[in-house]
Amino acid sequence: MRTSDKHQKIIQAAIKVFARKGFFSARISDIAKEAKVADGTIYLYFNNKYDILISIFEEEIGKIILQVKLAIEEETDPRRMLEVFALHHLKLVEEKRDLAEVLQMELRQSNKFMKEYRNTRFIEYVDIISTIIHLGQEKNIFRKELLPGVAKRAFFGALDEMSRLWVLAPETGYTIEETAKEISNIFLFGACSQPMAD
Amino acid sequence: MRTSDKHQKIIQAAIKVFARKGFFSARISDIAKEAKVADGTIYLYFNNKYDILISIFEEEIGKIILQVKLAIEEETDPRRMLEVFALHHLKLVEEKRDLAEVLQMELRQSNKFMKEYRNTRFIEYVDIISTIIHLGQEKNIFRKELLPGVAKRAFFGALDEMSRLWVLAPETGYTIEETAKEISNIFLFGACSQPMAD
Amino acid sequence: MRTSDKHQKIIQAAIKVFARKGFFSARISDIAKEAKVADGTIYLYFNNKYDILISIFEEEIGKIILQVKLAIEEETDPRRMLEVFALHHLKLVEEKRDLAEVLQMELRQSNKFMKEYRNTRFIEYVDIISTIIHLGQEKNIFRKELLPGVAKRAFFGALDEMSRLWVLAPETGYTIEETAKEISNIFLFGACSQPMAD
Amino acid sequence: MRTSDKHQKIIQAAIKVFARKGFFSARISDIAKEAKVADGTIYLYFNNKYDILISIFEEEIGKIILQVKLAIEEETDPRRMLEVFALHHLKLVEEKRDLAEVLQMELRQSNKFMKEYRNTRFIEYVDIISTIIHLGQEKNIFRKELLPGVAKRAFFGALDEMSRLWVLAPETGYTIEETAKEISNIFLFGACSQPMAD
DNA sequence: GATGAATGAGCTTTCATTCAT
DNA sequence: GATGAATGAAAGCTCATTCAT
Repeated sequence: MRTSDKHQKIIQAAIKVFARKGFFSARISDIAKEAKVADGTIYLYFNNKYDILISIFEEEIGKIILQVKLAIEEETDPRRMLEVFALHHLKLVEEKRDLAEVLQMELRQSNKFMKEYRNTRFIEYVDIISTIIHLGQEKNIFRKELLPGVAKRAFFGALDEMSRLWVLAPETGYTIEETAKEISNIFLFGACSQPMAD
Repeated sequence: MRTSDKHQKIIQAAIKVFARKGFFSARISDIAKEAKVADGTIYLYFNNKYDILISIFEEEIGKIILQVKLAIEEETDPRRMLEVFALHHLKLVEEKRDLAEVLQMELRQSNKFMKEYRNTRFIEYVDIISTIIHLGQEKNIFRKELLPGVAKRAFFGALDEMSRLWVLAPETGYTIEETAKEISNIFLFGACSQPMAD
Repeated sequence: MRTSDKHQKIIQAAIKVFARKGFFSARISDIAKEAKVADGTIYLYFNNKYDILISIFEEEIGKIILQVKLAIEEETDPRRMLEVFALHHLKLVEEKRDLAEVLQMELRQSNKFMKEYRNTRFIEYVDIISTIIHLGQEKNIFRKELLPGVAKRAFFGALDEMSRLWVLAPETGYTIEETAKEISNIFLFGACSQPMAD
Repeated sequence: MRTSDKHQKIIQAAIKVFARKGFFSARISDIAKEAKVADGTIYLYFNNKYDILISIFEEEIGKIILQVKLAIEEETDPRRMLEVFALHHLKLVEEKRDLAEVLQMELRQSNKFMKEYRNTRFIEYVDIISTIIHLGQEKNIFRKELLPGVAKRAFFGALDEMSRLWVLAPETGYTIEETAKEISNIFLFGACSQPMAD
C-alpha cells in the first residue's frame, strides 16, 4: 500500500538521513531507526536502498512541480513569472531544507550509481523556466536572440547555486525575497548600469 | 615527495575512476589498476581514500585558479573579464571532462562525508568573480546596488549548470564560445529587450 | 485437528514447493501461496518449517508402507514379492514425482539439520525388503550366506538410484515395468550368463 | 593461484563443515574458522559459497576417478573389475568419510540450487561401471539382454546405499571387504540359490 | 480460527587498509 | 620504496516467526 502511513514515514525519515549523511553513508538501519520501524519493514515498501532515493525524487519533485506551476499561473507577465519561480524555489529550499539537500546533491550524481534511471521529473521542473522564456520571447519582452537552452540553465543554475549556499550555511545575511528579486533582476536586466552597447 | 611521479599517476587515475564511478563506488583497487601500481602503494602517497579526493580538490583547483587569474590579468574591462572567466571555465570542462565531473559532483557533497574539510580552494576560485564584480562597481560599469554575494553565485551557478549538462550529455548543439558569450551577455545585460523600467 | 482440510492442503503445497526448490530455498510464503492460505496460518498447523518436512516424511511414507505391504501380501513367492516391491516403488516415483523428489533428497540430509529426528518410518519401509529376504532364505529360495543387512540395501539402493534418474530426467527410454523386472532379475539371478563358479 | 596452499586448506575445511552441517546450514565463517583464514580470504579463492561446493565436486571426484581407473586397469576379468570398483568405492567412503558425505548428500540436490551446473564428473565416475558391463557383455561373461543403463545404476545404487549407511552409522558389523564382495556377488550371481529358470 | 504486516536475527559478500616479504 | 595477499568490520537484504486485529 504505497499511500500508507509507513511509506510516508520511511520517505520522510530517508530524506532526513540522506540529508545528514548522504546516500552512500546512510545506512538502512539509520533510516529504520529514524522512521521508528524495523529494518526489514523498509523492504516491505521499497525494493532496495536506491528505490527509496528514486521514490523521493519522483514523489517529492512531483509535489513541487504542482505547486510552482500553480503559483505561476496566477501571473501574466513573464518577468513576474520568473520572479515568482525564483521566490518559490528559494522558499522551498528554506522550508524543506533536508529535501532540498537531497535533491541538490544526490540527484546530480544519481546517474553514477543508477545507470538506468532517467530523472524526467527534474527535467520537467527546469522546463517550467524555458516555457516562461519562450512566452517572453513571443510577447517581445525577452530578446529573440536568447538561446533558451542556455538561458533556462543560467537562471536555474543561479538559483541552484544560491540554494547550495543556503543549505550549507543557512545564515547568509540576505532574505529570500531579496535574493529572489536580485537573481531575477540580474537575469532580466543584467549587471551593467548601462544597457548593451551594440 | 608529494610531487613525485607516482603521486601524479595516482591522482590522474583517481580522477578517471571517480569520474566514471563516483567516489563511493570507486574502489581503491580500481584506482591502483588504472595507475598501474599495487593497492598498497597508494597508501604510501595518501592516508586514505578521502585524502585522494581532497588532494584532487587542492591540487587541481590550485592549477586552475592560477590559469584563470593569469588569463584575466590580461583584460582591463570587467565585462571582458567575466567573459574570459566564462570561456575559461567552460573550456576546462571540455578539456578535462573527468576532472570537471569529479569537482562538480563530489566536491559538492564532500562536506557530507568529510565533516572537517573546508574547501577553501573552491571558495578562492568563486571569489575571482566577486573581485571582478567589485572592480566593475568601482569603475561604475556595474550597478552599485548589485549584491556581490548573490551576483557572484548567480554567475558561477549559470556556468556550473551548463557544465553539468556538458558533462552529462557532451553534445548540446552549442559551442563553448557561443555559450560563454551568451551567459556573459545574460549576466551583463539581462534577458529583456528593454532595460530596467525604474 | 491434524487431518483437517488445511493441514492436508499445506502438506501437499509443501511437497510441491520443496520438490521445486529444495527445503532450504523454499520459503514459508511460497508454501502459503501454493496452499492459498496466509503465512501465519501455517503456524496454526505446524510448529515450524522443519515440522512440515517431518510431517511429510511421517504421513506420506506411512501411506506408502501401507500400500506396499498390501500389494506384497497377495504374493507368496519371495521372488515375485521383490518384483512387486520394485514395481510399486517405481510406480510411486512416477505417480507422485514431487513427493518422490522430496523423500529422495531431503530425507537423506534431514539428519544434518534436524539432529534429533530419527526417521523410523523410512527404516520401516526398507525393512519390508529384509523381511522378504528372510522369508526367501527360510524357503531355501535365497542363498543362506546372503547378508540381509547388505542385500536389502543393495536392492533398495538399486531402485533408489533409478528413481533419482527418473526424478532428474523423466525420459529414460525404459518403461517402469521393464526397469522393475530388470532390477529384480539382476538382484535375483545376477548379471552373469553363467552361475557362480564355486 | 588455484593450486596454492590456501585453496586446498579452504577446500578441506569446507568438506569438513559441509559434512557436519550440510551446505545450507554451513556458514562461510564456519569454513573460514576451520581453515584458519579470515572470512574475506575465502573470496580470494572462490567466487561464492556455491563455487566452493562445485570445486569440491570437480577436484575431488577428479582425483577419485583417476585412482579407480588405475586400479581397474590392473584387472582383466570384468567380474573382478566390478569387485575392485566396489572395494575402492567403499574404501574411499571409509577413508574420506567427510568427502563421501558431501558428495552423497549435496551432489544430489545440487541441481536444485545451482540450476546451471551439470555434474559431468559424477557421470564420468558412474560410467566406469557401464564400461565394465559393456566389456563383460562383449566377452560373453555378462548376459547380452542386460540393460546397461539400468545395470550400472543398480550396481552404483547398491554401493551408494551402503555408503549412506556407513556415513550415518559407521559401525555396521560388516567389513569393507566383506561388503564389497557381497555386493559384487549379488550383482554378478543374484540372490537366488538356483539360477534363473528360463 | 485466519490473516499478513511487522519484526530483527543472521548471513553473504565487499573492500579499505595493513604488513610481511 | 613497492607489492598484493590477507584481514575483518560493516552493511544490505532475506525470511522464519510472531501477534494484533
